Amino acid sequence: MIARASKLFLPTLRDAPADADAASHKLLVRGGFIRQVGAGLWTFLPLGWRVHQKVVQVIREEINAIGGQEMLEPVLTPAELWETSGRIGIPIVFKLKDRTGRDFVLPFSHEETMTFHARELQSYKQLPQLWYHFSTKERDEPRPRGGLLRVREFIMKDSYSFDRDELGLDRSFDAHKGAYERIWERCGLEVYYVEAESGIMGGRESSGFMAPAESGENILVRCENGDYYADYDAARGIPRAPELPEPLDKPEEVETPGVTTIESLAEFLGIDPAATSKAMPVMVGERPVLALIRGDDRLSEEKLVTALGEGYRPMTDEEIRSVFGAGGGSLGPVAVTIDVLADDALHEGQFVAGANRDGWHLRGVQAGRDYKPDFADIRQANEGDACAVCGGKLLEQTAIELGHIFKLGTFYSVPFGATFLDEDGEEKPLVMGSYGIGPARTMAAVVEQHHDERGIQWPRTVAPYDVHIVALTGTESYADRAASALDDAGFDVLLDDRDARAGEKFADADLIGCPFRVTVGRKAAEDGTVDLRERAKGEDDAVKVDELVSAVRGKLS
RNA sequence: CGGGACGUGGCGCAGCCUGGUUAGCGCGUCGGCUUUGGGAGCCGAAGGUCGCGAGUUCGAAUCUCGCCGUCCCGACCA
Repeated sequence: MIARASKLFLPTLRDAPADADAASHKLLVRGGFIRQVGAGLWTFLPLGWRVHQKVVQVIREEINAIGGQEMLEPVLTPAELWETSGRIGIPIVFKLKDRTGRDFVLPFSHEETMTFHARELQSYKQLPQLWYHFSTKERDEPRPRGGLLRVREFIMKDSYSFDRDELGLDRSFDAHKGAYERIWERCGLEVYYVEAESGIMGGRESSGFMAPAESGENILVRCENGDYYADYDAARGIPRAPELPEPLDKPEEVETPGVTTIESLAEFLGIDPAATSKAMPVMVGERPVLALIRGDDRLSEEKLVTALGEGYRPMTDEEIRSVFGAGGGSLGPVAVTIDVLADDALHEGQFVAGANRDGWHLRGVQAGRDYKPDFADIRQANEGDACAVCGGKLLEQTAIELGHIFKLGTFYSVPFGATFLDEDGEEKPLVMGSYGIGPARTMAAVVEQHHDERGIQWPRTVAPYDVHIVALTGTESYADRAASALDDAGFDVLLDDRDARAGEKFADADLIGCPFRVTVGRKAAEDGTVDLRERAKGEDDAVKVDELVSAVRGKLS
C-alpha cells in the first residue's frame, strides 16, 4: 500500500503544545499521531492508529501462540458483577446509571465479566482455558498526565487463564511471562520483569513489566549487578547498618524538650538518625496498630497494607492522644497495649524511641526485650540500599509500567461460583490468572526509548510505514516508480508528494520517524539514483532506483 | 482531594500590573510572483464570543467574585 502525504490527514506541528512535557507526548502530538480531546482522553489520528494496530498485532500473535482465544466483552457492565467481586467500592471505577436507574460500571479490567463466562466451564477436561480481548477500559483517574502515559480511557489487551490448580496457574503464568518478553523484544523495548504489588486487583502474587524512560510514571529499583528488579512499591532493600550507641541494660528516659522530628532528635542527642525509631500509629478498621520503622526510613504504605492484610488509615491527633497519652512526636512502642508491627530493620540493636510522654524519649529500646512486636518488611527501599540477592547497590530509575500479570487464584471464582468437577467428581473453584498490556503505553514507551532531538525512530515492527519517500519537486515520476517497487515488494510506503520545500519534508520525515527514508531528487533524472537513509543512523547511501528494494532488504538483514 | 500555574485565530506567544478608538506578533492557512536537497523571499487575504457567567465602571482582554477547563507538584493509583 502506498499512502500519499498529499491526501493524508497528517497534521504535523512545528511547535509542541505548551502543556506537553514527556518526549513521547510532544513527539506523538507534533508528528500528527494523536490529539487530545480532554484530560486523559486521546484520539488516535490515522498515523497513530496504524502504530497502535501494529502493536496490537504483535501482542495478538504472541498471545495466540500460547493458546489464547480472542473474544470481545462489552464495556458497559452491570454493576452487580462488580458488587459480587467487591470491586465496586474502588474510587477509580467509573459508574453510571441507565434511564431506569439501573447501575452500571465502565470497567478498568474484565475479571468479573470473564469469571461470569467461566461459569460455563464445568469439567477438568475443559481446562486449562486462556481467553483474551482488546477492549476499551475506563478509569476515573484523579490525575491524567504525560500524554498517553496516564489516561482515563485506553485500550488494553487483557487475558485470563482458568486452571484446575496452582500448578496449572503457574504454567499459564509462565507462558504469559514468556509471551510478554517476546512482545517487548519485537517492539524493540528494554523492559524489566519486576516484583510488584497486586493492589486493587486482588489475588496473591503479581509481577510488572517496566520500561525505563525519562518520563516514567513509576520507579524501577534495580541492582547494579542486574540480578534484582522491582517496582518501587514492592522493592526490598537492605538498609545500611546504623551507628548504634553503647547498649543499655534497660531503657533510659531522656528529656527532649520540643524535639518532635527524627532530624532534630538525632541532632539533639548527637546520634545517627538510623539509631532511632519512628512510630506511625494507624487504625485498621477499629483496631489501633503502631507501625514502627527506623528513623531514617520511610514507611511503605503498600507494604503495610500487605503486612496488615487490609487497608488502614492514619490515626487522628485525638486518637493518638487517647491511645498513647502523648502527641505525635513522642510516640514509642514501650508499654503500649496495642499491637506493634515493627520493620525488619529494628530486629537487632537498640534504638531511641518516643517515651509516650511529651518532651521525652527512651534510649536503648530493644525489640523482644522491651516490647514484643510482629516483624515485617514495611519500609520503602532507597537508592543505595544493598541488594537482597547479591549485596550490590540498588539504583532507582523512572520507568513506565507496560504490563502487569497476576496470580488471582480463586479470588473471583469463589464469589462468582465459577467451579468445575475434577476426576473425583469433586467441585472446585477455577484457579485464575489475569494479564494486561496497554498498547498505547507500549507505543509511548517505544517513543521514549527511541527518539532524538529531531523526532521519533520507530523500530520497523511498529513503525507507521516502513519507508518514507521524500519526493522533491519535479521528481514525481521517479518517486512513483520507487514507491511502486517498494510496495510490490511488500513494504508499507509513505510517499511525500506534497507541494512543499525539501527542508520541510525532511523535517517531517525525521519527526514521523519511519525506519527508512528515500530521497528522490535531481540525481534520479541525472543518473537514476536516489538516497536511502536509515532514520536511526542518518547517513545517505546513493542507490539506483532499480536496486532500491534489494538495498532496503539488505539493511534489514 | 490539597498546593501552584495557565486559559487571547490551527500552534507558540505579547498585551493585563497602571481599564480608553478598528486586540497585536511569529509560525501555519488561502491567492499571486519568485524560489526549490534541511522548516525560503516579496505582495495580498482570510481567520478571534480575549474559557463561561455575574459584578464594578461612562467604558473591561485588562479590576472583583463565582464557575468551567487544562497543565505541573503532592495525595491517590490496573
